[in-house]
Amino acid sequence: MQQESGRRSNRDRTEATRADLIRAARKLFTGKSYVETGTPEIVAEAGVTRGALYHHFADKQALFAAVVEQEAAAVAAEIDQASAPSLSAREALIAGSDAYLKAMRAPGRTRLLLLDGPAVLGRAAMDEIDNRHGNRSLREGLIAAMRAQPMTRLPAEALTVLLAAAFDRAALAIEAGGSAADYRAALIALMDGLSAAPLPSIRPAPSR
Amino acid sequence: MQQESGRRSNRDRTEATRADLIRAARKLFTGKSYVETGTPEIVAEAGVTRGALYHHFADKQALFAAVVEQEAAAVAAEIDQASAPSLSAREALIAGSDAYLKAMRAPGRTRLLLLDGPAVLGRAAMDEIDNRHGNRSLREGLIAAMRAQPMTRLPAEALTVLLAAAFDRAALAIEAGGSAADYRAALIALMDGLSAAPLPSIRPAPSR
DNA sequence: CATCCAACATACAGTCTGTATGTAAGTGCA
DNA sequence: TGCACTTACATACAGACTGTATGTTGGATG
Repeated sequence: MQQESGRRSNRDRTEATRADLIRAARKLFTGKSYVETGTPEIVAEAGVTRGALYHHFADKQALFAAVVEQEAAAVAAEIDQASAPSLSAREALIAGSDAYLKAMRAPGRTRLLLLDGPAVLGRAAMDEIDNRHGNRSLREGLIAAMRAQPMTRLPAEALTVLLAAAFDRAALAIEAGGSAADYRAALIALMDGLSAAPLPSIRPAPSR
Repeated sequence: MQQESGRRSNRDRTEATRADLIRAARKLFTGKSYVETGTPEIVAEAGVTRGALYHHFADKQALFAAVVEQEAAAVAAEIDQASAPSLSAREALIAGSDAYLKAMRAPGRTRLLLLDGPAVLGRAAMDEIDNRHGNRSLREGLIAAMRAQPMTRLPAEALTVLLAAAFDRAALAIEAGGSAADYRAALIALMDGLSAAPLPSIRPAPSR
């Protein structure tokens, strides 16, 4: 067995230090913004030195990316956990919406995932993270709901992206004090509209 | 008449210097990100010193806010200019959408207004700016379209906010290489769905 | 024309990021 | 088991940046 004090394997040390750093960074990044949080503060909170930080992460941005990654995974996990398999496509979408909005109420999450994340890592990187963890259930749910309807010949990928953006903005608005019921109703109306409307013909857009 | 060299009134000096700073900052903020752009670089580009900057603006963030403000106004102006008054509500909305997406193709605008803006100034400040310049035509158009339909009893404000978010994301996606036609179709589908669907009854959400 | 104030320029203090260097502890191999 | 090598840090340093304080010049003003 292991001695409880010294005598830790290198792998264990790495894992523990990285976890400490991410935990400390998460706490601070959710309290203040990314720019307002300095690495000296982070390492103080984590109980290590800046040397450890720059040994495990390429730079401050990489540490931030790790925090975002973990947080996105946490949100996805909460949503998956809330999904009951026995629902209709529409019910499942609504359940997923509620789970998402609830998950985003965790303090600081909107700043981390919706404000600083895109600005610091870029939209492309955030899209990649979103597509890896979350958004999967939303896209699948949408496609299922649309497939249930006969005539909707619409770009599913674009619709998914736009609806995800609406979800994000709803989370921000609710956190800012907006009516959760209103935003919920608006989101559902947007989704319902997709599978119901017999669309009028659309002329192509002017190219530029 | 004015001598072309010296002999400028104080008001003129202020106006010119502020304009130079905003112009230089805009150029750099759209090229790199807010954090990557330093005030020494900005004042060099503007041909003044940092003293002038901090005389006219409280801090770097205030200068950024001025740039965002001006850019939002420019976008709104482009949209207003493109709107023909003789269209139906739906046609007007589509024309506005096209004008918005076209306006957002100006290089760096998405970063300025959609990425760095919210992160640096906060969502609340960006909402205030959006509501002052742009978004007005979108909200009015939406309300008009919804009023044309009898039974849509939906929170107009929330719907406007969510649709605006979808527009923003569409602009980002298109800039990232997404199909403009797809996103245009998806946006129109979202809007059309609102005024067409006889909504199924919705149960209230669990409070938390 | 003398005073005052706005519009800057210059100098400085503090902080931050990233890197380079040093050290102790773990790991692999003969 | 002992030794070479590498990993996991800590410390020290260089450069840059932000905001402020101070100085200076040229309009405005009575």
